[in-house]
Amino acid sequence: MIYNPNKALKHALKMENLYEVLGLDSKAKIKQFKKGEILQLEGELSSLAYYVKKGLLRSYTIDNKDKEHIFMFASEGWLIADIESQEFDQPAELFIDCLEDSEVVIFDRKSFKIANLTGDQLKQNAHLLARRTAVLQRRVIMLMSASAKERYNRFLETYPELPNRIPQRMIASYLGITPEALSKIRGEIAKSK
Amino acid sequence: MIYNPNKALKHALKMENLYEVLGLDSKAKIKQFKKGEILQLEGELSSLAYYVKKGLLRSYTIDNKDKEHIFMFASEGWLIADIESQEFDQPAELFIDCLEDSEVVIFDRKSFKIANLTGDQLKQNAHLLARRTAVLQRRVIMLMSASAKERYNRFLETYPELPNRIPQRMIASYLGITPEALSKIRGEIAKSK
DNA sequence: TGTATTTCTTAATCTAGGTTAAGATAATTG
DNA sequence: CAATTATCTTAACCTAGATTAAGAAATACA
Repeated sequence: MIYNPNKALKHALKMENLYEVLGLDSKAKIKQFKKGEILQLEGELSSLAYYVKKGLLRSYTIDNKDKEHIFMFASEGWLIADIESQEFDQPAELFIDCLEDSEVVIFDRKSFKIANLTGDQLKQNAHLLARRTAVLQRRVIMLMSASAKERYNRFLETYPELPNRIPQRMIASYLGITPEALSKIRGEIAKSK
Repeated sequence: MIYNPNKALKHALKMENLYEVLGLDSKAKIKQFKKGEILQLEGELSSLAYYVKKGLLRSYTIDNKDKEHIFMFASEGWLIADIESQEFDQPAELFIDCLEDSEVVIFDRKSFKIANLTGDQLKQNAHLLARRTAVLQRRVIMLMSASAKERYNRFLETYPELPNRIPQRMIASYLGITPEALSKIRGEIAKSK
């Protein structure tokens, strides 16, 4: 079997059945949000997590120079939450808002009873967290060792649909570079073809 | 209650009881390693995880320019594994080796039966993974938004004991900068006091 | 204990990507 | 659909950190 990182990644992350895996039904609330609506403000104390049924969310920080840094995008089938703050019972460090009109399942990680899940659900749950860890491992290694152009190419391979749904400056923000730098990189890539 | 990130982080990560949380006993092997021994080579297919009873391990990649990038350190009470590769059933991307003579509990993540754990163990397990995610979230945000000096200061706050146990060039590698850059930063900090 | 090897520092030079600025496209909104 | 607002591009200039090099200090080793 030939190893294809992108296929593996996509397969692993596109969990259509996550809704069931989490055992969500009665307690979870489904809510509609408009593009631009903010689900979570930095500084808030919250233990909520958001499962995206439809649409697109993102989480981001704003640094001391008022610069926005996108931590992640969450499209259909993804889960988004400020794990760091929640795990350490701290006020949120991330904003979470909508990049498209979205349908979101909201549930409370605190009242989430692991003991109530079936063995299979538990295993899938563990995989879910492990997969998030895996994605972050890759991201850290890329940030430490790869150029902006390499990171951009990997982004395109890993999330080929996203560029159609978000402005380029947000890709730049996710990659950790400025919109100008990304524009230059795209110019270079276009020229070299 | 005043929020103290370092205290919170230390408390959360220093899991002396992890050994029990994982339900390790009969199946897990305890092994001794000498400083410099390699537990895992890049390219190997492995589903092993390593729990550090005593000593110090690290994981790292080598990029296409032969440059080493340390992904993490694991001292007493920590768990280390190449989650990304294991989760996607790929050959290891990380080397794992010993920075000190170490005593390590080795267990296989694949044969790890989640269903056999107690409810409490499960919950702690979930927290364990969530905490790893939290640490990586912080690391990504720091890499995207903070200067090398800021990242170094945060490192010292978060892991105050590590600088006594590892050469500076490894701190630099972990921070994503060169040893020369770290040396310069330390010079500046020393001067400004 | 002396020699070799690794580590750390300092300094000169280089470069990827940041900053600033201004014009060109494209998308929203009244 | 006109006008405002956001996005993207290009280019000149700047800076944090990389690279290269060489010496000093510390460690390991024979």
